[in-house]
Amino acid sequence: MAYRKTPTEVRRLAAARERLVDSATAVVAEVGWTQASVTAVADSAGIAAGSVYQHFPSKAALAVEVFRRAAGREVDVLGEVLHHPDGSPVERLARGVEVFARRALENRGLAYALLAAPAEPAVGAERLDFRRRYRALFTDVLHEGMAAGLLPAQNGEITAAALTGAIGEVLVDPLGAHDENDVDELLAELVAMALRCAGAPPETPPQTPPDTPRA
Amino acid sequence: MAYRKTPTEVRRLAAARERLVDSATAVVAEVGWTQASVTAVADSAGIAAGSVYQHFPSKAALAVEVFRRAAGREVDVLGEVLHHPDGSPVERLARGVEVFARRALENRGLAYALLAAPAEPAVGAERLDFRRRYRALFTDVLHEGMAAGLLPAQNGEITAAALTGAIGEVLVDPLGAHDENDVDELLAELVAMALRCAGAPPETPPQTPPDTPRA
DNA sequence: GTCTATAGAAGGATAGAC
DNA sequence: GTCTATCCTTCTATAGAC
Repeated sequence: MAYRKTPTEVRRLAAARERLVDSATAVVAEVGWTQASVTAVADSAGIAAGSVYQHFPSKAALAVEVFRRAAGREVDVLGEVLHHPDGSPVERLARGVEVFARRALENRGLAYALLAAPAEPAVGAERLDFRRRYRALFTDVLHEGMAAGLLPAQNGEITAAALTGAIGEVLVDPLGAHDENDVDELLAELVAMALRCAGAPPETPPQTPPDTPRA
Repeated sequence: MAYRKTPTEVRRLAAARERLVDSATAVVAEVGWTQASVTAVADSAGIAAGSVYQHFPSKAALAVEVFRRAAGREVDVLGEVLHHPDGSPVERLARGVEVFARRALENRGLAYALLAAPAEPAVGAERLDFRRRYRALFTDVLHEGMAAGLLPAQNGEITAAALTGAIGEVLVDPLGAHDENDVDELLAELVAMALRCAGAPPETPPQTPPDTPRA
């Protein structure tokens, strides 16, 4: 090691840290927070257990970083779908819910860890913070939908919180189950529930003739 | 003490344990899980810190007991309201949501601890278990509503999970805020959201004249 | 006299203050 | 970086019930 870190050293350290976070994420996705011991994570990253503490002051700090990275990706994806320039607010809401749920079901272990798995209080605090971000994203789209006359008058923040909680809770059981029975049906039901929750009329109303071609 | 515990002793011990659980519940409601130290709880119960371990093998076990008692009361109350002999399934659902939320808002500290506050993994596992019970209660009422033709066809278990998650998440922020601004409006919005989520038509449709006095 | 719940202090670990 | 304070837990002596 050098007295003053060279750019090469800095990059090498950052890369090692990245590998550590990635490995820890993989371990958490596979065995959950409680089973993800420091030694298991270090083994997965190919370093000694003690070396973990060169990059993070505690196991909890590493867990928080793992959570932030993974949850941040989902917030980004959901934000992009919800704020996409094309489509009505209601269409974007439906698509956002579907994309979020599909991604969760494609990486069940990680999604379960992020959404529901019992974890130390530091991770729990992070969970609360990220749920706030999901609520903010939904709030925007709901307000757009109300402004466009597509959604009935409602308290957007309350419905946004409801959607956040509802989607997470609906996914808990399917994420726990290891068999993928009827993912498409689940997604359809979930999206339908979300649209009902927001007050969007059913897409194909049986009684009313579709005289308005552009909903 | 005696070779064999007398009934008096057994009762005295059970009472001491009850006092401990009650005191711990009060402390948790006031300062949260993380700040509820063994010494603080023991002081509140009027016993020494070490004596806690005569009743519970660990702090986590006491925390789990506190959670079970408090959450169990709410499950019981919700179950009674949802399964009440009077009223349509939709009316009972609305009333259940309102009662649940009102009780939470009347004991904010405890409700926050039960619903959202970061806690040790043992309590987190208990949370998952109790959410399953809430879902089961809602599932029954939703199926009743569908059978009675009051709710559209839907996957009852998914909507029940959605309601469970939605109600909890909506309450998180109001429970954290210490000022009680517009509890009635919050309750009205929450109930309206829950009914939308279940697919119940709005209670006072603007077009249709209210020719049916008893809904 | 014997046994056990309790109180109080000590132990080991950890987090925060300086 | 060190040091203190506090945390959970264990241990020991006491006191009270049989």
